[in-house]
Amino acid sequence: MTQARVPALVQETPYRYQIEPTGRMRVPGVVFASPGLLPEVGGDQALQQVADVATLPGIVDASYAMPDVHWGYGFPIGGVAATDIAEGGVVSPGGVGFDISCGVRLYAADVDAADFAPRKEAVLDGLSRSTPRGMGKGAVWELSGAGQLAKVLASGARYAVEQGHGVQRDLDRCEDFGAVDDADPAALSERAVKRGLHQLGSLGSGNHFLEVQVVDAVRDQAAAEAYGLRAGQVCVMIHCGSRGLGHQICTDHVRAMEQAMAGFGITVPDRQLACVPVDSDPGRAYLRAMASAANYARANRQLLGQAARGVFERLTGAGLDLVYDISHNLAKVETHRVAGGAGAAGAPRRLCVHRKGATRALPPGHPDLPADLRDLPDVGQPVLIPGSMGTASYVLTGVPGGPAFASTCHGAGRTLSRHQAAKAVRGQELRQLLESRGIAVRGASWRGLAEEMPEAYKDIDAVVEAAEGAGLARAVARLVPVGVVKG
DNA sequence: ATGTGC
Repeated sequence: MTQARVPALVQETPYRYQIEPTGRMRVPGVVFASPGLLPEVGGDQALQQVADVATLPGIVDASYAMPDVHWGYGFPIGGVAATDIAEGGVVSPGGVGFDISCGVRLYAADVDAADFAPRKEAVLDGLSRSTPRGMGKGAVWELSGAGQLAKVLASGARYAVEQGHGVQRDLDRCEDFGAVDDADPAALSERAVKRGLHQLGSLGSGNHFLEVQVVDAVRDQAAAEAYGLRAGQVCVMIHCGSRGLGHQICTDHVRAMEQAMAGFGITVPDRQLACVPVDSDPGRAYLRAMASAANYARANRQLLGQAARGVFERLTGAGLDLVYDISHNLAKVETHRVAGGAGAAGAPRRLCVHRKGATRALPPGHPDLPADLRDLPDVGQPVLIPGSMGTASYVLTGVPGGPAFASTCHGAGRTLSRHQAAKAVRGQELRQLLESRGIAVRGASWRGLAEEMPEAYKDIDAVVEAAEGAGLARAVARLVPVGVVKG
């Protein structure tokens, strides 16, 4: 990026701010935030990134930022951008992120907090042993070779369940019912394959975690019931992605697009926004590789969930029912009606919707909802919002008429860098503090723990309030952690 | 996020 320019924000409603188009911006920027969140809404760089994304060829409606927006690679984290495929709209790996299909899976345990309490330490010890984590290798499922990996990449969680690592309900309640169809495992680089072989069923590091949580408050009784959640219930939340495989795919395709971009006559204000038309060979190649990583990430969460299920069954006798599994780093080809623009006003258009640190939130009645939720009048897609370590997480539901292509926030969003956080607290102290609040901690490294201190993140309650206020989603339940297995 | 730099 060049000189730091600070885009001017104009408040439109209490939860919606606009960046008017200037320079090469094709559409406005729109930031959803409460007045309280806005001053620290990620700093000038994130807002400049919102404006930069608005220059991309084919972008429609607006370059959106969710209430948890912060600075990222090219696109902001907490960004949503849709491009019109028929109008030369582009796809950009930076609009998905390095951790392709990073996401969240939530299970409801058939046990309540009081009955679980005496078994908590033993269960956390069991989960600690059953959950490979931290940098590098170690995984639940050591694949036999590239042939078996190809099956994972093609069929995702469906293949894992076929192989005995789960039950049908796990697929019924997974985004895309466990897998997307357009993956092309043969097109991956040798390096991506090599990195994928030894990490299937592993958490990774950073803000990834497996938590045991308790439903602290139900805000929407009907939706909670439909999702299988009740107050006082124990849950298991898993937050992780596609590990080194997704990272390598992103690296490979950013490189390829940097080369190919000029041939399409595309220039961007920031190299990290490398992109090509969706309807082009390199565009299709990226989307097929991205789909492979999406399937890998679903299988990854499926295997970690199955391992946790085994621990719960053995030590508590309680079963784990999947509430939902949803990504917050993905681009998808979807049909939306967009007012104005190149197409006829309000006509359905095929768009490439980039969600980076943003969660899809389908409205009630949408055909892609799980079958048992599809016909309920006021219940949309379950939206899983992980808090930072030691803080609350949320389950939201998609609402009709969402303003950002059926998308909402994805989590708390960082305010302190990893380095700043590690300087502010020692991992040992932090563990003690969390334990004193009744949260059992099983870490991977002391430094990793310190980097994830709650104070390094925005207030998740405020983020969710802003998402609700902006009409992006509605709260269903608030969950609080009682034990965390940290990547 | 990430074999924590190309």
